[in-house]
Amino acid sequence: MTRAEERLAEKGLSITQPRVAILNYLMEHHTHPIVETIYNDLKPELPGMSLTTVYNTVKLFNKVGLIQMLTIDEHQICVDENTCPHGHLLCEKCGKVVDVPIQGMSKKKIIDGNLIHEIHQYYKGICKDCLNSSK
Amino acid sequence: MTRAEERLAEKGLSITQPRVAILNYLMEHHTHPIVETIYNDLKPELPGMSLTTVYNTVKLFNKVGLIQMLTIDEHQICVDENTCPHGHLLCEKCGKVVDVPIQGMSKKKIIDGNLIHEIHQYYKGICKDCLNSSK
DNA sequence: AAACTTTTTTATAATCATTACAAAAATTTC
DNA sequence: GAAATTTTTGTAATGATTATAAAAAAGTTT
Repeated sequence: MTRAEERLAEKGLSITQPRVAILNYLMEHHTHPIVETIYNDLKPELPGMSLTTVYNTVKLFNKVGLIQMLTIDEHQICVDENTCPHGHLLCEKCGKVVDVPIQGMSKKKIIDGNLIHEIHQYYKGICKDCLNSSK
Repeated sequence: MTRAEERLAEKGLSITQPRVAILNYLMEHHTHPIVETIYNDLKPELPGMSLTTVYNTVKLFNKVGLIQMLTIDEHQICVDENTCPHGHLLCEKCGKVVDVPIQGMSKKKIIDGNLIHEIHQYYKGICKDCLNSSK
């Protein structure tokens, strides 16, 4: 059993080709891909897989907590396999989403009377790489 | 000159009927409306105004810093006239976006080598009102 | 303030990410 | 391994947002 298969099993999900391929892809690519990128990149490996399946699978993985869906980019949803608390920066220059160490975010379950399930810390700005390359 | 007109002038924007109406609406409704809600609610007052104008105006206001556009809801953009730092919670039950006091977010301009322009702190969970009403 | 220039708005059509749906395929159960 | 269930596919639909060009409004000049 591969690591991806183990992780699917842990969540009580049945192990299918698309699920294993998508989870493997996400475990290997920490680039916060959009659904279409996952679909295109997996095409050579799984030519028969449909875009709908990637959407469904990503949603399923999100629901069971295998991944996070990021709404940092108003135009499309990005997928992040790293579910440990960390922030994200959307670079206004290159458009990439990069990880940022989380800044003093509380782990409270109740804030101001509201029950908290999920936390997202988003930044917009210029990423390290773009700053350096423009010097 | 009304307060809304003053604020437009401060940003160097010309004062037009739609801009005044939209800004006034946002100053009076801290409900994080989506564009279509703004459009529908202003229809009686400005029957001729088009949806496109609301989209354009909101984008313009966002660019000059009069408002914030929130991407907390993956399905649509919410508009927030309060540009002071605060977080937002999307209630999984009633779907409303409510203000949440910001949790120890740094005001750093540089984080981990990246230049920060904008900060968004989003939560998903159950809002105070829904928690209380289900008791 | 009429004439001209620039900016803003309108109305419509286009785009494009995401979802709905029903049939086909794969997987699980018995 | 056949029946039941779940998953996937393929296509079409949805719906938020944007593009575009013409019309209207606002700002400028004389």
